[in-house]
Amino acid sequence: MAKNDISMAVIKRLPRYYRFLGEMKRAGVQRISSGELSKRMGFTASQIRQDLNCFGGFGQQGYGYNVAQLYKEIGKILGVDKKAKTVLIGAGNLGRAVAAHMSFEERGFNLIGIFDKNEALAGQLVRNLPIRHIDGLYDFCRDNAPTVAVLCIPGEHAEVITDELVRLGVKGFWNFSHYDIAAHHPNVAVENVHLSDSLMTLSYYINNL
Amino acid sequence: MAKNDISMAVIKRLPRYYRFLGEMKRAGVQRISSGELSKRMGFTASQIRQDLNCFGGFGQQGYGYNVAQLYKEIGKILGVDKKAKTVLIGAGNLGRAVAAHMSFEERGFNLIGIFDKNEALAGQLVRNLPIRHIDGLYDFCRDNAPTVAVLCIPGEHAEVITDELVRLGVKGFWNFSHYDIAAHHPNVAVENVHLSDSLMTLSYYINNL
DNA sequence: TAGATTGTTAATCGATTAACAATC
DNA sequence: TAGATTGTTAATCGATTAACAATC
Repeated sequence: MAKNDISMAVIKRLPRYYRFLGEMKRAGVQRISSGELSKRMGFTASQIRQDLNCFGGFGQQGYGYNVAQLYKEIGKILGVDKKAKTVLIGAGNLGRAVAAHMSFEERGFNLIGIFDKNEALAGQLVRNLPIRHIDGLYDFCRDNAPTVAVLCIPGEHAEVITDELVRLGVKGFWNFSHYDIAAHHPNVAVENVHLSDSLMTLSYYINNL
Repeated sequence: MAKNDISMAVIKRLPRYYRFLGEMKRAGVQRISSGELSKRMGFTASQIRQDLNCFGGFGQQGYGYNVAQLYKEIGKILGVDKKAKTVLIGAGNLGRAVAAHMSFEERGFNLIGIFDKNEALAGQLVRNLPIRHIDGLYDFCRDNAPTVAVLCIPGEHAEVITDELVRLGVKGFWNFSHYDIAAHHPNVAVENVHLSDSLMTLSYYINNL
């Protein structure tokens, strides 16, 4: 697991490769060339070969790539076979939707606890997990040692919760809040989902078509 | 609204500027220099000046930028003062959360209709809008002429719906599905939100810390 | 005026694309 | 073997950073 020097641009494209290869595999495609992949995915063939070669020579000259093998390799690189113990904080509309909707298990995560500060939600089941009151977070983490947290809470509450989670050993955050975790905890992995930023970007596009 | 040549990298940063300036304005900050903004936002001062200058000289030498004015200007560039009529397709967990949770009005949109193929949901209120059966989409669009659609449906159903919406005059899509709208409709604005890709990116990060 | 800070040009850096020798 | 297609190096392109003259 040495820290490696793959560029962020490449990493962000990996899930897309994984997705397309999965579709092809399910459709029964056995082999694919970078040229054919290029047509389907909208990246240049050159970029595809360059990207895949960051991780090793998965292809074969004169033949192309074996779909099933490449799919498996990229899955391994992404760590989708892992089972990182994960807690979700904030069971409002968004938190419940994320908990119920995402295939955590297929992507390297195991959701083991859902927390909210609202007493009224306590006990309600989401994806077969009871919503727990946030006061129980400390004990739960001490007992279960989750390494990942999904943050579906308003930015105002994120600082306190994040500090505590990091203290309790959480190493990765899927952050739906506007709190800048990376700025405060430089040694932690953070992936931000800023839905409102995305929506404003769309606003720009439609007003500049 | 001439098509202009601002790079995508700059556009994607605008919502972040808007967010930080909004916070500062609310906190009573009147003026800010690119150097000070740099510290707060984590972009270089040089990049900030370069970015803002794409849209005109908002600053003043020796002084910096007026927070309230800059906030307003960026809002105008992003079109947050618009009221693009918007329909949301797919009222499952994710669709309902997006409908209930997002501040469409503060970002240039006006959500006017929610649709789902599930008869059982029909009539249920989300954000004071009744969920309508998808069969009523054609008539609704003919009568109300929405220009934006939020797609919260599985990829398998997206092609048919998207084709119809484009025919009915929809010009922008906020796309939560894995269907590649842009590839099929090149003249339409598309902003993709691929939550599962984002989650897999996090998986990569935590496994390569 | 002197100090500060922008607007803008030039230099650097990184990412994408093109080309082609290696090889299956 | 001949044809195809990769792996990889070199060329191009674009984005970021640095520098500084303009100017408030």
